[in-house]
Amino acid sequence: MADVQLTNGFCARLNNSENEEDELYNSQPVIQFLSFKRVPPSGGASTVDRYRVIVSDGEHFQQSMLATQLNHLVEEEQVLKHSIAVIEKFTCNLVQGKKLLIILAMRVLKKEAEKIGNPTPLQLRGSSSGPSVEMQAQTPAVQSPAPSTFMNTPNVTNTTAPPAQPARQQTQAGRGGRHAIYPIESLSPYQNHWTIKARVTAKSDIRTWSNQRGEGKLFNVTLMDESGEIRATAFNAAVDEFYDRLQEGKVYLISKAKVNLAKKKFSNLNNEYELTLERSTEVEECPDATDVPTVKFTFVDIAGLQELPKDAICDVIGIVKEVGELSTITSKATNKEIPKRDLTVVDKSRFSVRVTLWGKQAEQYNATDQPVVAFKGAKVGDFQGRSLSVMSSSSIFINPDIPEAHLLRGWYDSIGAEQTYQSHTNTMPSGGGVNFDRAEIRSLHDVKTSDMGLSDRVDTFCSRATIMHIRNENIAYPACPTQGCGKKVLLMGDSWRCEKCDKSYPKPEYRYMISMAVADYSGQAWFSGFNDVGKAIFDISADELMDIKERDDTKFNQMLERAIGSTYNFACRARQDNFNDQTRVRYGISRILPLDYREEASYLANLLLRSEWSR
DNA sequence: CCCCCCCC
Repeated sequence: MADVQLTNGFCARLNNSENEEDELYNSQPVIQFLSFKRVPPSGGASTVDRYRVIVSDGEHFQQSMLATQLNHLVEEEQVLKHSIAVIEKFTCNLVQGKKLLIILAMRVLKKEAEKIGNPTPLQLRGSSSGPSVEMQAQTPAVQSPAPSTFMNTPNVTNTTAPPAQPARQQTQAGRGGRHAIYPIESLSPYQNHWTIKARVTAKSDIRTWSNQRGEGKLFNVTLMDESGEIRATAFNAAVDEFYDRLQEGKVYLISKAKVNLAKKKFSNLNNEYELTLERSTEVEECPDATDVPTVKFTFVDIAGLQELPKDAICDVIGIVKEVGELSTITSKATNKEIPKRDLTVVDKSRFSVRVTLWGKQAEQYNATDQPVVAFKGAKVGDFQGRSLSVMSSSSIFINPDIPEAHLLRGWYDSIGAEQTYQSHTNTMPSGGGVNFDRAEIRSLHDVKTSDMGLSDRVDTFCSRATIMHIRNENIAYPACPTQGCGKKVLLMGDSWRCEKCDKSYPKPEYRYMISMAVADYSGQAWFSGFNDVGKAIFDISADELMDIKERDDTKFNQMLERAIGSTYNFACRARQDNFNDQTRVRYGISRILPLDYREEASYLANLLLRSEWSR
């Protein structure tokens, strides 16, 4: 390869230019990498490790950060110490008075090279002889305050420096021209003068709120480019400004929006930040943009929904077999009436699922001819086994022009229309349809002192509790051995009769009917459970346990003893029971899960991380 | 500044 020239003077220009020069920022300097250091997110905004690097222009060296989309170059060893690269896109942050080069895009010109020249640290204009911009490998002596931990602060002692200002502010505003397009992935609160070119992939209804802090209205859009996605929100006056202008599917140049930390627990998008559209935000449509990707789907088939946890976000494509009427429900939380419409959607997996549309999407849905429909970002629910809810951040595509849709259309029109489809109602474990959600674990004391299960409601809750006692009478009952029946059978002469099946059998199949006392830190309660619960506790069938009971009562009692002291996660249903003029609430187990300590620990670790984020 | 996605 021909020798490459470093862009001498680049570091000096970057650091010494009083007014920012657009030519500098539009240039593509050639530099040499002197070192790479992987730095952790250090408890602030980011969750991704970054690379702190030193670059040289042959004369001076300069501390820099790689934008995370370039991490892979280091990790795949496409760039090494002393590699020479052209920086195709960069920006600059002022961190505690020091310029920090942010490399947004680069191309390696020469991967293996010798160190060129003897670069020295820059002597900064106006700075005392003290700290240089030389980056120390050790932990910074001065940590910048919370949000600035976006990157590790270099080792500087000048703590009286003015707050960080975007480096490019002056000229960009002055010129009034368009800036370079920045990838969404590179947006951060430390860099104000960007423009993104992004497609609106989802747009919510206008929503109003009213709480102790005030009231107002807002809407959200999801913006996407090739680098990633970000959510943008407009409030009040900005709603009037942008609600009609921003249309789903279209591409816009957007600048001068505010970049805030996203609160992770409220967002499914893979972005640390979100945008607030203000009245001064600039939005310009790009009518013919073809360089911004359209929505990409990762479809899961409808049968596969049972593998996903409740609240998972997924993409589904299917045929709308049935369209429900537009109806309204009254939200328990807000007492508001909310329009809704249920669709029954089927696919080649021969499963059907109920998909609920809300608000405007429910009102505006009008396709009655069994179209192909694709959902991006639908939420998995557990109603009747599995259900889907279309969120305001989801998008609906009727007859999208994608291969999956054409295949599905052809299949449905030829054979699919005549098939039968299975619902998830009977396919989920333990039937009852209550899933265990550790975020919803309630203490037994809390459960018993709440109004759960009262006034003929069936309420569900989760509990993590330890078995204290298992009642040994009626631990199992003789049941009909026919698959899926499970009704109690009666001994008639020498055979067992099932009323439901209208059949007699030589032998019953015993099924568990467990009643047990459980306790957690707050108190104790009686839980009851059926066959799955007994099998989970004893690890043998009820037939086998009854056999032991008959032959060896001591061993049977030992087996009961052995189950004491085990802790499980339970999903339960609380239901009122009227018995001898007495009202009490009974707790039925719909799922029982052994503790997985690795998972529990990882859950707790994530909780800590989340509370860190939402501070 | 919202953070709800509801109901059965």
